[in-house]
Amino acid sequence: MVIEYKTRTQVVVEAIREKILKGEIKAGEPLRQAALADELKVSRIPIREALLQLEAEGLVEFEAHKGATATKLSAEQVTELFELRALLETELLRLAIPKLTDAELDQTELILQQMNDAYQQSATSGTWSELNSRFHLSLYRAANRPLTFEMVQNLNSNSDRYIRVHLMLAGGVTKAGPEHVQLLDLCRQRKVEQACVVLKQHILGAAHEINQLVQKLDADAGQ
Amino acid sequence: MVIEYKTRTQVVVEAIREKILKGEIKAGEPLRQAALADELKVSRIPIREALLQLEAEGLVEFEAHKGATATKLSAEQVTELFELRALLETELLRLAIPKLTDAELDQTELILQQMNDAYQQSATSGTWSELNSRFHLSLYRAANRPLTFEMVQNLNSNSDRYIRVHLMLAGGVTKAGPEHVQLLDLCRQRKVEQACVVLKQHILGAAHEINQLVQKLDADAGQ
DNA sequence: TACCTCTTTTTTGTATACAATATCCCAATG
DNA sequence: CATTGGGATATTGTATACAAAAAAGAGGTA
Repeated sequence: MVIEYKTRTQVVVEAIREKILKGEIKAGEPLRQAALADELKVSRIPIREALLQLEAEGLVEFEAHKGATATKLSAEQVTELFELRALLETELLRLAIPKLTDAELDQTELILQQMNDAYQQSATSGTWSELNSRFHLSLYRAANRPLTFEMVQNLNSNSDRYIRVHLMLAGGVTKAGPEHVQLLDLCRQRKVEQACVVLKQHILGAAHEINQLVQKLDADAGQ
Repeated sequence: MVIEYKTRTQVVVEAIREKILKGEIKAGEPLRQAALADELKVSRIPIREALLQLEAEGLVEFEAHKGATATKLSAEQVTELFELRALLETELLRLAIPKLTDAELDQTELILQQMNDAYQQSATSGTWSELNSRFHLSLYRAANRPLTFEMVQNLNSNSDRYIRVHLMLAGGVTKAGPEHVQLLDLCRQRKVEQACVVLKQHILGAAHEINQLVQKLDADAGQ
């Protein structure tokens, strides 16, 4: 049995990341080191180190002497984020499909079922979102591209909070379900190009909807 | 006039990055915080923060309670790094070419001339490498993709030290010269697809040569 | 010699304290 | 009234000090 010792910094990274993804800390909001330190019962050192790591993930912006804020993406940036995902994820899928084992495909199908369950129970958007990421990533693992995979993971966590907002306010899930089934099916049939097209549409479609939402929210906030 | 105040951390990031790129710190070598702090005349706090940032750039690996080491890439990882660059950079070039202004093209040509000068004077590989990055990046800026651009910048700095070794040990520059000229020419003519093909070959060709070198070095080291 | 175990030393992780910078508030001036 | 300057306050940046973990060594046993 392996006991995972975590440094305070690691714990803090996870705590703050969750806060941002959940929307508990909103985009653009400043992250005061002292306040976070107080809340999480650590000194400011691990807080600072955590913020630096989150900056690397793109969830936080750090400005010298001014402090950190949760990154606020413009509509253009959201678009770029999703287009970048589309580019990298289709590439991973293209490489992965020929190598996917039946066991991996079954495993992925299981995640799909869990997503369905989560949706039926109208669980929090957090768990659905988590499963959504796992579904996508489980298809890419076989590509055996650790560096690219890690990048995609980061981009996913960045998209995540926008997806969650989308799930809450619009019915983003209804469309995703059938698309996931179709995608997995094409993977089973090893239809590489078709699968990539579906994946690309899946990502860009979500981007489009989220974009409209972001613009609307920005407009509301601007009043 | 804008005076740029830099925090100690920022200074340290640049110092250590240069050390790694120059080869002063070799791949796999441990980075002792106390030693670096002593050498750079700062406390360990800015050193730690700098190491975290360099980890995000991929130049350093950080393991809890064990410290940081300069990342050592295997042949596979070098291949992936360059293939990822090829994917992202051709995408940026594709988007950039239609938008490139004559002024930008002239600017880029200037860099090309400087590279030629640097080569003639057999300057250090550092300045050539620096110019090489600037040449490539100046073609991508017009794509107007800040996120992707930043990623490419990181990947470039990662490739950099391998390119520098390549420059020193093999004659990597000789081929690059004509390829750069050809690439810029195709950009001027707005021949998007041809330019992308040349760029891809340019990157993957370098990858291939560097790979052979890396394998040879590893084999030598393993004896 | 090989291997375990306890101790010592080195190195990293984090709290605290202080320094440097930015921000806010308010009075004085045009 | 708007604006500028300057001091008080809040916030970040960094040094120092100590705690915790890992690595290196020393001694004993089979």
